[in-house]
Amino acid sequence: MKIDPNTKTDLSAQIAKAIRDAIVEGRMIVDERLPSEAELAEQFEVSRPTVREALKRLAAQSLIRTQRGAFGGAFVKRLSYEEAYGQHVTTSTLLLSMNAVSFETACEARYALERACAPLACARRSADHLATMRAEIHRQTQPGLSDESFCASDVAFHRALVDAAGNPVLSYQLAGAVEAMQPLMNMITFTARSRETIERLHTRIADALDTQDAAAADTALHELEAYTLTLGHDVMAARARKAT
Amino acid sequence: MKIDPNTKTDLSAQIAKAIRDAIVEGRMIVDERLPSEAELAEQFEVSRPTVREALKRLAAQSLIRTQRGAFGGAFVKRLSYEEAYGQHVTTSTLLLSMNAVSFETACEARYALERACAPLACARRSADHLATMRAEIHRQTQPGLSDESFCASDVAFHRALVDAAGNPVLSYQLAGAVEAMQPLMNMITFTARSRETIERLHTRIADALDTQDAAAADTALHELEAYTLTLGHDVMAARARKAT
DNA sequence: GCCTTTAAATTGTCAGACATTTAAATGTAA
DNA sequence: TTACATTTAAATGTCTGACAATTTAAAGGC
Repeated sequence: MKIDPNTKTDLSAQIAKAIRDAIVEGRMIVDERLPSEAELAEQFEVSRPTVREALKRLAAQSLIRTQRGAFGGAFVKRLSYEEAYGQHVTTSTLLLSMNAVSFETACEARYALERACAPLACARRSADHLATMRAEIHRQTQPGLSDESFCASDVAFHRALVDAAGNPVLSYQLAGAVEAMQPLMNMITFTARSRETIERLHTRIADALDTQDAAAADTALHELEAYTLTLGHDVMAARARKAT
Repeated sequence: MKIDPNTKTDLSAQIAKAIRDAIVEGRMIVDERLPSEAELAEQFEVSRPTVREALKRLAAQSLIRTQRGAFGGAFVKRLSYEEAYGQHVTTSTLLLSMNAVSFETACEARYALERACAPLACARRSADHLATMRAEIHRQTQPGLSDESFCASDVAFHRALVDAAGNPVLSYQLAGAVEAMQPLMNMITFTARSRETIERLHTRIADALDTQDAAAADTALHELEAYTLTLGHDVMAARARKAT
């Protein structure tokens, strides 16, 4: 491990990259201990604060964990689904909010991904998943539910649908799309009437999973996408009217 | 902004979280300038190195960028698709390699997601996308191509398929799944015979997009998934034999 | 043999200093 | 007045040295 002396980029960024590459390329394995900060400083010929900044960068990406005390230090960390999931949601949310992604684009992506899960979910759904979906549907019919709570329940319902596919990689990938959409969905004011329509479609989806009818699930998801789009357009139109 | 004095977690992690929350919740907008390191140190009542470690954590997540010189400082950064994509690929790759995800699970997720794009890709594919796909197919027929190069071309082909759907959110989400699979795919030794089969299936997919036949694309992707699975199983079986 | 104490190693934090970079402000000349 | 060169101030980047907090292993006492 050697670092370049005088480029444009930060030394801490270079050091972080060197270590990150070692981990990603498998030259360092999970739970392997990195040299101490003092040793790294010596190896890279920089000071300890610089090494520390590099290590914090890696810690922010959940690539290492640190432990204090004798025989402590920095260790290569096993990336868990939970952490990867959290990072993915954060990144996706920011990406949508900072880049003016249209409601249509986000909606289309979300439902395309959910339809990808539907056949697998029909084949593998457990009683547990079905119960979760029914419970969320029931919650959505409660009067006096705030728009935010309704959206949260909606996310929970769709997460159950995704998880029912029984593929953790799929769950991880899709969680970002579904959860990152929530702020966009929260813009919508759900009238009693639209809630009823959504609840009916949710019920059809749950029924399709129950009877393992992939085609019916696909159709219901298409209709739900179309209905969500019209709701979104109504909100936009209402805002445009108010603006004039 | 105030920070807790004596919890278990690092001060720099707490500070990073406070600022990250401010960004994610929209209390700070893109290109807004953060207070200087000295000012942040004063506000949070910590030293400047601690603040710097916090800022490096945020920089590692592409949430801020820093600029030296007068009127420089840390600014909220607009998260680009490219950066989000890079982070997503890194995270996904590590998640797969560190958690012993089975070849079957990864394969299933990948093709389920690609099938989700297929109908959109059929509707919207441009001449450019088709040309890219044909070019990669041609490359895959070159004799003497290494397994690694063949895999890289395969990834390029599938990326073109995903991009053809014309939905950046979808491209971003799927890139992680497709690209993170590459190390797993690189394990496979592609015989001349298997390359020929894959090329035939790729051609069918390209043809389906060309004629905008979504059903044909779906079928071809299903067959390609099944064939990839058998190739993977052959490799596993060969290894098992060698191990005895 | 078990418990307590001690010592050592390592990260977490701080203070202060200097180097480097950048843009605005200022000054100067055409 | 405008264009260009110089100065200056603000900010990050880096270093040195130190001390605090934490944790484990080893030493020592019973």
